[in-house]
Amino acid sequence: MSRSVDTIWDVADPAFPHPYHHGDLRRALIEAAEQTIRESGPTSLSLRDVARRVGVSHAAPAHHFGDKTGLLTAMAAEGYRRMDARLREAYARSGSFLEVGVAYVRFAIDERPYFEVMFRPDLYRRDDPEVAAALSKVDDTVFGAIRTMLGPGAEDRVQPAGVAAWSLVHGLATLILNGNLPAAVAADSDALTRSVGAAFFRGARSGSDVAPADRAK
Amino acid sequence: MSRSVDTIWDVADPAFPHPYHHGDLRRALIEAAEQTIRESGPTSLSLRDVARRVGVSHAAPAHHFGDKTGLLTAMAAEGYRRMDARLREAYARSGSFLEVGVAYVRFAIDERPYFEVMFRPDLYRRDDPEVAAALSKVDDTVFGAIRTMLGPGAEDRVQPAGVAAWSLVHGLATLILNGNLPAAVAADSDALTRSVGAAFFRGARSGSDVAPADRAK
DNA sequence: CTCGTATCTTGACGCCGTCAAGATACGAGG
DNA sequence: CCTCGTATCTTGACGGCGTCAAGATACGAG
Repeated sequence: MSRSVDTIWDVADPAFPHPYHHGDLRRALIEAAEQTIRESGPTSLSLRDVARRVGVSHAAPAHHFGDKTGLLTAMAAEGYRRMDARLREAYARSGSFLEVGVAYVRFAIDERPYFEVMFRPDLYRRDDPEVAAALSKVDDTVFGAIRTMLGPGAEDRVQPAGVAAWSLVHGLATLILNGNLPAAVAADSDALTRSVGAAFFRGARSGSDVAPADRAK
Repeated sequence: MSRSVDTIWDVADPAFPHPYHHGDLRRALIEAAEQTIRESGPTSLSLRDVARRVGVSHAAPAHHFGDKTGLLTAMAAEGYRRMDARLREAYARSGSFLEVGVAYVRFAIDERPYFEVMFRPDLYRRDDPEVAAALSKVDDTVFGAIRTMLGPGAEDRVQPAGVAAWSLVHGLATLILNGNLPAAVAADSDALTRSVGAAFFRGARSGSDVAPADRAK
């Protein structure tokens, strides 16, 4: 939230010993973890390595996060907040539910470290209040968009449609991240999501996707 | 494939010391790993724990699999073989591509340990020949079914339809496994897959899903 | 029966997460 | 300005982990 102090201590430099108090160690640790995960996945994440990158002792992270799970829980919460911001922005910009799906896949790719943690529940505490709060905001965003798309009097179709749409974009995102799709296909992920999504929406409801033009409806 | 020797040495019993040669240690290790992963996920899998369960020394697995990655690579290959058998059976039984999707989700749930390893490429060696062979057989099965469903003269739609269908069922499977869906919704996974899939197929092609009746076409 | 070899064990190494105890520095209250 | 409580970080230790090297054991071809 606040400005980062990392402009001063962004890299561990043995020649310039750090002050005893880092300044914003908590944030620095999360950013270092993000970087590490981006390089080699969340499985091989090591608290000692993260501490080393930031230039603090191996036990420093424990004070802020309790344990490894705590660090990843903080990352998951931050990830859900970022995802919500992305989806909200996409919907506000386009008024199209399909574009929310495109933003979902984009988020998975751009913010891969967060996405990978968020959907690996064995890595963090899902009942953490910060996680739960951020998660429910995402829920509000998505289901709000679905309700608007389906229009009034279709409340019974909201949940099935939500599950189906979520499955589609989530599956696409994970298949892309896992390298299961041919490189040529996965390259243009936005176009891929739109084509896959458009085919789906044709079936999910009768009528075309909500275009910016008919938002006023 | 062959009968298991585990009927003799299925549990590590300190009172009955094992013979120096286990008999079919390789298979026993994989089965123990499957059990461990079913209990607590693939991340926390430990070679030493697996060895302990089978009743051999901590370094015994290395001889058969090289390292931890080797064990998981063997599991991934076995997983793809089992998946192919399941999908093939479902298609042969029903003649419906939708039912292949249902079988996909069922496999993810029933054979969860294998599924989780298969789609976590950082855990194993995807270029392993056994893995590649099993994977391409799954490809043949799925795309064969898609081609039949779409009928002749629709070759250009095969790949997009395949990506979309795969995304849908894969996303649904992972969301169920990760506990992202309300328990009530996820409970009847077969019905859920059929409802989600039916909505999708309505859009993916004009016409109804391929029923057993028109297989002869 | 012998011996090469596949199989498994033993012991060691460094890295890991975690805990307990100590060192350091910030900042509120005098 | 000084003091001191407390938040922050360090140091050291412990057991568990994956992996490697060297040794023990048993199968089976000849």
